Amino acid sequence: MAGRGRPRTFDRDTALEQAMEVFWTKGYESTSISDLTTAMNMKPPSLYAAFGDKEALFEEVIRRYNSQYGARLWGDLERFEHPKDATRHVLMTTAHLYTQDDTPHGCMVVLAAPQADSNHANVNRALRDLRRLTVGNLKNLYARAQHDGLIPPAANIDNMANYYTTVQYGMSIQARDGATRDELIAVADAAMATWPSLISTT
Amino acid sequence: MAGRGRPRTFDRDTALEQAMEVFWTKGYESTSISDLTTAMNMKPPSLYAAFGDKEALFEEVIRRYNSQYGARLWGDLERFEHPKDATRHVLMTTAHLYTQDDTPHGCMVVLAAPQADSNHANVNRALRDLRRLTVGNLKNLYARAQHDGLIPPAANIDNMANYYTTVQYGMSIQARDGATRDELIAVADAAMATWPSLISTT
DNA sequence: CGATTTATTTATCGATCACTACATAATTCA
DNA sequence: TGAATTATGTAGTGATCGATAAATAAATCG
Repeated sequence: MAGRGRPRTFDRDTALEQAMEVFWTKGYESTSISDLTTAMNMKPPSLYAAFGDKEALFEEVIRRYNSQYGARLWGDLERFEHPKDATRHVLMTTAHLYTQDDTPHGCMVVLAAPQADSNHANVNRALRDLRRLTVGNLKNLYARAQHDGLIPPAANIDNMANYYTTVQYGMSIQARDGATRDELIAVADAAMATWPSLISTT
Repeated sequence: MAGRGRPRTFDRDTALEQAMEVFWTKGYESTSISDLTTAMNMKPPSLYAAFGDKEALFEEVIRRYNSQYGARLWGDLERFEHPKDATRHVLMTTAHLYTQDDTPHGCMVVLAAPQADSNHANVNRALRDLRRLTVGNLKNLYARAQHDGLIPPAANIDNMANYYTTVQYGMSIQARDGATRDELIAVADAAMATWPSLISTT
């Protein structure tokens, strides 16, 4: 299992975790290779040998981010019988995750590079595609529920998914601006109060 | 009125408008002086003489942005008798403004530099303070309405303001990701449907 | 007119950017 | 052990960053 040449002096997962924290706090563009090598405790050649260039490292970071935090949000929604409970779980978990003390506040996918066009279009596009997955998750959830009769046929499930996604996106900005966990929970509660009117004809 | 020396060859307001479009599209950091001088059709020394450095130019741009677009949102809310109508006006105007074809989509104050900490902390802070003004506007609106008896004393107006602000923030991300005007209007409608439950005890 | 003032153009500045050539160190394989 | 392989540290690369010095151009003032 151990390779042939000189072994690494750092743990790859730990280094990725350290890189994630920097990207999450400063965003993609404001994070320099120097910031990264400092946080990851290695010199540039080691970083490039292990992760490719800055963009490849970032892509690996967001893959890791998604499997770590996305899973907390979307991983076990099928255990909820009703889509309303699943949606509440998503929003409440969001309020919790976005205000954790041991990570930067807000969602990295929303905050790291929201520019329409920058000098790093690949990164902007990758993050946008990840965000669209979020809406897709909700639409799938609601489509299944509608098929199962838990949401009336007349309900506009696209609007529902767009609405809850919008609230979740907004919570990222709020969290970054210093909103407390309780404040985000209150926002989530308010959003959930809309449910009855959403599932009636729109 | 005309000064003493050689007159400017550009219109200051036009140049600011051109700078705004670049900052709005690419964000603060990704916008280079070179991007700006190209868009503003001038050489660096002219830019620096007329506007100071990049940060001062950006600050002037967001002041202009705020007086142009902020006014459309918050300028004449007193013409609405009921705070619910004022809130609907804000969200509907937001849906309209964020999807205009002759400007970048979404709000520059939300999208230009949402990093928690970057190499331009002044800019991050200035934008965050502007965003907090938004919540403040809503809180003032609701406080007056509560005093006038249009919102029950038991209602939690801080939660209300946080909630509608969150929806508006989220609409910026949605607009940037390609949401249509109709989709944002549907989101605004959904958010307004929450009103009755918000003004009952929370 | 000449003196003064301000703006524009040209041609940069030092700093930092992402990234790498090169020599050396540490491991495995034969 | 020596050859091969991989990682690390030193010391840079050219490009671009934000910002500017110096010369020139265009206006007003006396």
